[in-house]
Amino acid sequence: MEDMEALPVRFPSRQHNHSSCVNKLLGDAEEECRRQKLRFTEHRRKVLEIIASSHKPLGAYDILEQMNFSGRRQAPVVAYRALDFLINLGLVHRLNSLNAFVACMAVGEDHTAQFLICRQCKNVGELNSNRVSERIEKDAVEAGFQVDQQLVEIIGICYECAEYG
Amino acid sequence: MEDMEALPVRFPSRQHNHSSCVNKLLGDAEEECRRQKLRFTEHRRKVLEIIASSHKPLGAYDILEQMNFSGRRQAPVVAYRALDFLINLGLVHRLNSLNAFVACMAVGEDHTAQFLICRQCKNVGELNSNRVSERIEKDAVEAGFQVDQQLVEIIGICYECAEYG
DNA sequence: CTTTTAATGTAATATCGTAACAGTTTAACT
DNA sequence: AGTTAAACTGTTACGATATTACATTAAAAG
Repeated sequence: MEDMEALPVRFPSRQHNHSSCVNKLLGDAEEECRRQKLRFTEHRRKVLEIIASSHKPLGAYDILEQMNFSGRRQAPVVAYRALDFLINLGLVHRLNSLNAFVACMAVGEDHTAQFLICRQCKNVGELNSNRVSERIEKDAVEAGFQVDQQLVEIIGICYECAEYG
Repeated sequence: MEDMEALPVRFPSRQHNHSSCVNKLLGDAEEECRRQKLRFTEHRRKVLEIIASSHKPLGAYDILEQMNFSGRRQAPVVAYRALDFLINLGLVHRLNSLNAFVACMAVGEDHTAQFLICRQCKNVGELNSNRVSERIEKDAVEAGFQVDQQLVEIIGICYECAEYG
C-alpha cells in the first residue's frame, strides 16, 4: 500500500525571490533561540543571512568572504563556529558531497530531508519524503543496523534545467 | 505491495577474513580491466589491495602511507589518480561524510548501494536495497527531478556493536 | 617504427577544517 | 551591585584533503 499524502518538496524556481526566505528564516531563528534560550549573535545572524540569500550551496570560505563587514577578513573558525550552531539548530544543512552549506527550507516542521542537487544550475532543493526515510530505516533495521542519522544526496537535473536548458 | 525478495546486505563481521576479499576483488578487477581494455597498473593494484584489506574506510593519505613500497613517499596525486580510476570502475566507493574510501562488496552485480557506517567500530557495510533506490528515484521524479546519482550514507550502530558493545 | 594516447613523476598550491588559548561578554546567583 | 560561571570572540597557527600544471615515460594503434 502506497502512502498517498502529498510529497513535500522545495526546489527554488528561477523566479524565486530570496528576500522573503531570508526574512522568514531569520524570524524562525530568532524565535527558536528565544525558546531554547540560545544566543542569536551577530556572527550567527550574518552567516544565516548569507546562506539564506543563496539557493546555491556555499562553501565555508565563500561565506567568510561575505563576512568582512568590519573591513577586515575573519578567521575561518568564525564561520565554522556559526555554521555548527546553525546546523545543530536545524537551520542549515551541510551537503557532504560538496563540502557546502544550504539553508533549511522546512524549519520547524520536524522533517526528514533528502537533497536534490542540480548539476547544471547548481541549485539545491530539499525533498522531505518520509517514505524515503522510512524505507531506509526499515531496510537498515532488517539488515541489523540501528540508524541514527541518514544522509541522502541526489544528484541530477532539476525541472527547470530539463525544461529550459 | 512489498517487495519480498531477500535484502542484500554485507556488513563485515568481526570474524571476517580479509584475505579472501582481497583476492576476489583483485581477480574481479583484472577481469574487468581485460574486458574493458583498461590497464590495471601497479599503483591501481596496490591501492585496491590496500583498500580491500580494510573494512574501515581509509583516507587518501592513509592509503598513501601504505604505498611507499619503493622506500620513498608518493605524492598525494598518485593515490587520487588510482582512486578515481577504481571508483569509475565501481571497485571502490567514496564515503562523502568521511572523506574516505571503501572497497565495493558487490562487484559485478549491477547493484545500487547505501552505506552503513558504524560510528562505534567504524566498519562500513553495504546495503544493496533496490527498494531504497527505487523509492528515492520515484519520489525525486515525482518532485520533477531527474536522478543521475544517489548518495546514501546511514550512520548508526552495527549489529555486533549493539550486541557485544 | 612512428604516432597517438595513456600513465607517471614531481613540485607547487588550492581548499577545507580544527586546536589551542587568551580575552571578553552575558547570564545567573548571591 | 558584585561575583562567579558559562558562553562567545579574537587570533595564531596548523592539520587534513585535494587539485593544477607540466615535463617525462610507457603502451597501444596505425
